[in-house]
Formats: sequence, C-alpha cells, structure tokens
Amino acid sequence: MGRLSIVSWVTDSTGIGRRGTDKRRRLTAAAARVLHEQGVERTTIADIAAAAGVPVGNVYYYFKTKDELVQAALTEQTTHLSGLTTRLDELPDPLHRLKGLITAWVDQRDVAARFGCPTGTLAAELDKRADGALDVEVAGVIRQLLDWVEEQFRQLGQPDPTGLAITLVAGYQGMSLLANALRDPGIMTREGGRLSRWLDTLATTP
Amino acid sequence: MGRLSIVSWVTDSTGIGRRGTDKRRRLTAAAARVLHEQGVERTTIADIAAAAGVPVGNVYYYFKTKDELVQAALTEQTTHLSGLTTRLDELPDPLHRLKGLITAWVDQRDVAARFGCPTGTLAAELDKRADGALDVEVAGVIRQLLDWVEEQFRQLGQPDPTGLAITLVAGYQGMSLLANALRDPGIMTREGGRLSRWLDTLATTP
DNA sequence: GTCTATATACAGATAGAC
DNA sequence: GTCTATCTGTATATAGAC
Repeated sequence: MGRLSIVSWVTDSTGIGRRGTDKRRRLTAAAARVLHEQGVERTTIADIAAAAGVPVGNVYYYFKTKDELVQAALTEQTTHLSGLTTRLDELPDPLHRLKGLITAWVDQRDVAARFGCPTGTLAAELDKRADGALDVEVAGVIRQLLDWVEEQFRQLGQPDPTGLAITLVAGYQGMSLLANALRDPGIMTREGGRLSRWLDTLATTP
Repeated sequence: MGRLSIVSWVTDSTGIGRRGTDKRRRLTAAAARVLHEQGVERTTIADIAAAAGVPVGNVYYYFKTKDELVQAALTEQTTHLSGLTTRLDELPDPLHRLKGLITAWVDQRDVAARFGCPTGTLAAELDKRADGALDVEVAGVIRQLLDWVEEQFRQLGQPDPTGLAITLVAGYQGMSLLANALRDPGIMTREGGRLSRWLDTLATTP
C-alpha cells in the first residue's frame, strides 16, 4: 500500500497526530458496536453519529465514506483480538491458552445470543456484496484468529494444527450462529464446555 | 395459526388453486435463490422480478410486501429440507442417515463457499432487524433440522441427543461460514470428513 | 473544525389505466 | 391479471456558511 513517504504515512494514514482524534476514536468505537448490533446495511451514518455523540453532519470530516467506517470497525476488531491473545500469551502452556480463549467466548454468551459473533456476522454480510471491497479485510481478521490458534496447536505438538484450528474456530462460529438464531446463551455454555473437553482428549492422546 | 375454517385454509392460505400460480412459483424460487446470493437488504424487488422473468410492476399482485417474499423463501427452504430428510429416511439405519446429511452438505460446498448456508446467512441477517418480524420463522427452519438430527441420535441410543444435534448442526454452520469467508470449498470437505469420523467414534463407543 | 442545507439517487409501495 | 406512472420516504454524500 503506497509508501511513497514514511513521513506522510506516519502523519496522515492512521489519523494519529491530528486534532480531533477523540471524536475519531468515539466514532470508531460506535461504528464497531452499532454495526455489530444492526448490521452494515441497516445502519445509517446517523445511527453511528448518534451513538458516538457526534453531530451527524460532522462525520464526513473524519470518514469520507460509509465503507471507511466499516473498515474502522474491522480495525477495532483486530485490535481487540490482539489484546486478548496478548493476555492469553502470558499463560504458561498452549492448552490453557486455548481454554482461555474458549472461556472468553463463553463469557460473551449474552452478546452472542443477541447479535452473533461480531466478526462472523460481519463476514457473512460483507460476502453478500457484489463489490468484494472489504472481503480481504474481514478474512484477515478471521485469519488472525486462525493463525494464533494454529500456533497453539503446533506448540502442543499436534500433527495437523491447521485443520484443528479450523475445527475450533468453526465450532465457535457455529455455536454463535445457533445461539443467536435460537436466542439461547446456554448453547454457548454447553458447546464451549464440549470444545474444552475435546481439547483435553487431544492433549491426553499423544 | 388460526384455523377458523379448513376450507379457507385450503383455498387461500397457500395460494393453491389460484390462477397465475406459475408466476407465483417462479417468484418464490427466484426469491429463495437471489435472497441467498445477495442477502435480504441488498436485494430489491426488481432483482427478484428479473430473476423470475416476471415484469417488475406485477410482483405486488402476488406478494403484497417484500417481507412476504422473504417468508416465501423460508417456506421454500422448509420444503427443500423436508424433501432431503424424506429421502434420507429411506436409509436403513440412523448412522447412515446422518452421514447422508453430511454428504449432502459437502456436495453443496461450492455454493457454501460462495454464499454460505442459505438458512444460516438468512438467520444472521434477519436477527439484526429491530422488528423481529421473521425471527420465529427462521428459527423454525433451524429447529426443523435440529429435530430431525436429534431423532437420529435418539434412535442410535445416544444419552444426549439434543446436545449432539446442536453440535452437529453448529459444526455445519461453522464450516459453512468459514468456507464462505475464506472462499475455500475445501473446508467443507475436510470438516465434513471430520464430522463423519466423529459420528463413527460415537457409534462404536456405547 | 463544525454544522446546515441540500443535491442526488433509489427503494418500497400504491393508484389506476388497460 | 398485467403494466406504467408516480408518490413517499430515506440514505449517502457534498457545498458551503460559520
């Protein structure tokens, strides 16, 4: 992505160093939350502006298009995920780290039952668009999760870490979708427990 | 659902017996396909009309609102699922029936990789709407699948058929979502194989 | 940097001629 | 039953005053 000048990248691209960064942050946080709750198509700029406490007409100063707000929400998800895995990385062994991930998922059961997985629902919606404008970005967030999980399985000495990572993440996406569709947080709890026991059988069967 | 008169139900409610039923059927089939491919929000009445080869202005004669077209697509999914399970029910034992279901899922891998599971993506999208107008209906389709799967596990003499059904269907939804987000049909094949082997371990561990 | 007014566009739905 | 014209609403985005 065109790095003609390091200076221009540092000062412009991320918005760091600009005045009014506070509103930009509030808009980003609001976008992440509202887009998760209402979906991309049903969310208007006005919705996000209201949630951020920013006047409607002022939004376009920070984000030129609606897609830039969606992009910002995706970046927010990456940041959030990085924070989680960084904390988990402090745990001594890979098995505990993976179980910690599952615990984090189950802790969000009420949100998942109401709105689904933030990344999963966003991916499903964006993949319906004719212009695959943000497809790479959503896939990137999912890959970020898959890569981290895969690394844990690798450290556990498992033969097929890639496949196991997909199984675990698919299990999460599936239980989130069912919990959401049936409005039942208990599905998250029960399936989370099942995934955790599945990890145990893997670890004790070398 | 109000059965004040059996006669009125037979003649009105389903549209059977009306003239012009051919166009109605074409519109229903087109709605199911286009809504799956583009999602509800991005699909216009004109899109469905064009796909059905029906003049745009004529649609409202058959469906008073857009939601009625979505409803029709959901009914189409129920019908399709009933057809599948009816065929599977002819297989001798429950284990083969469940494996047949998985085979049917994997056979659809290319569609799943491009557009996701028809029911799952529709459920995720409808659950974002403020008015939960069609929530019960989508949940109904998923429950129809869960109930059939649960019955197979019950016939296998499994201790927790409800939980196992949720695990299997969640596995399907999860692998469909990942296959879609990463545009990789191979995920359907590999995860389908894993689910099939999982069924084997259940059956041989009484 | 902030905000109002508005241009532009398109979708859902209806009225009514045929 | 079929189709055209149109009403109505709403959303993105921009121009430009402050």
